[in-house]
Amino acid sequence: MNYKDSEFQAFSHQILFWYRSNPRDLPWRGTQDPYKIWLSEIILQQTRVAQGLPYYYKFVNQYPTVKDLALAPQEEVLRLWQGLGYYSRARNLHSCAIYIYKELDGKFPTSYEGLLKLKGVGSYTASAIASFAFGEAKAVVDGNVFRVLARYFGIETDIASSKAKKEFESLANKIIPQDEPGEFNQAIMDFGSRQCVPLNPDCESCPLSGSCFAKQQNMVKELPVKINKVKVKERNLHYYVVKCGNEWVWKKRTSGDIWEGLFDFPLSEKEKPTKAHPWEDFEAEEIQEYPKKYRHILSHQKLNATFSELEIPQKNKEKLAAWCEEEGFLLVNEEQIDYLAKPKLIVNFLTDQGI
DNA sequence: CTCCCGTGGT
DNA sequence: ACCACGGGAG
Repeated sequence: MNYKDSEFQAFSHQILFWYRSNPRDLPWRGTQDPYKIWLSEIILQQTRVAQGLPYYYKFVNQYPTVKDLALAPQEEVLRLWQGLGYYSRARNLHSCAIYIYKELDGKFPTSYEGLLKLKGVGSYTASAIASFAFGEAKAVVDGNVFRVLARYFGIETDIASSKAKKEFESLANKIIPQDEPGEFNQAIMDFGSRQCVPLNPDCESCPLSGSCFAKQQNMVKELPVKINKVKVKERNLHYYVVKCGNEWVWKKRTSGDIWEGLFDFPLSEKEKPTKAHPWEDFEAEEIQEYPKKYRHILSHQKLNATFSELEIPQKNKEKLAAWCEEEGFLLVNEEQIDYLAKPKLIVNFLTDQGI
């Protein structure tokens, strides 16, 4: 890569020029409130804008300030996050809010370095907040920026590697205009999401195509280079939907697996034998095994789930309640089910049951 | 099916 | 340096 400062400047200028006619209209644009910016950025991590938008509205309405979020119960925050995935984001969001409210007098850190100390805030998010809210000249490097820079400057480093992160951050920080870093950060990300899109970008309409390495070298399809080496684990889950009158048996998922903090049912997994569930002790009657198989795909796991329904006679309710208490299960009234934060797979199952 | 996407733990 | 972590769109 051999570019002069003047060529970097020309690039930045063109990106900013493009942005003036093509900005995305996002609800947090124009605000300087670090809380709202932080909220939107955490929601948008690994998430498309269209998918994240309704969650952003739900969160700002329910928690207009960091104090409101800090005072909310974690279960409520997770329930509001339900369906968005990567649930550690919601847990970190909530614990950060508590930290900021209690330890920082409700005030956000005002520098990149300070922001970086917040759980769930890495270099991308710290740069975004620092530049949008405080005008600090730190360049954001998200998927859009990787793509735009790799194509325009012809960088062939595998963007999944840790080397690439340093290389692209260093380049982006060299390019970013010191006098309007926030504007430039928004501009390059919008350019990536609307013009320099991942598949089949319309280079003919792109004002930067004349000086774009990928376009000139016919390498638009090859850049950025991304070597994917995620191996997908297949898992077979069998859920027991155990009912006793109006009460269902639920399990709050613990750490060390997917969906931490969310609720699902007692589970038996072939490859990972769990303790046998003593439904016989409660004279459970198997009502049915649902014929439908639920296939749920995560980035790193393929889940095949089946469900069976068990009914426990009311007379054994006390005994069941005691067992649940001991084993970390919960008895939840049918009306309360909606309030539990559940993985999409469980929501899909319940929807099929008309719940 | 394939692709997209930031952070944290180790 | 590497891998775990969800869900949606094409």
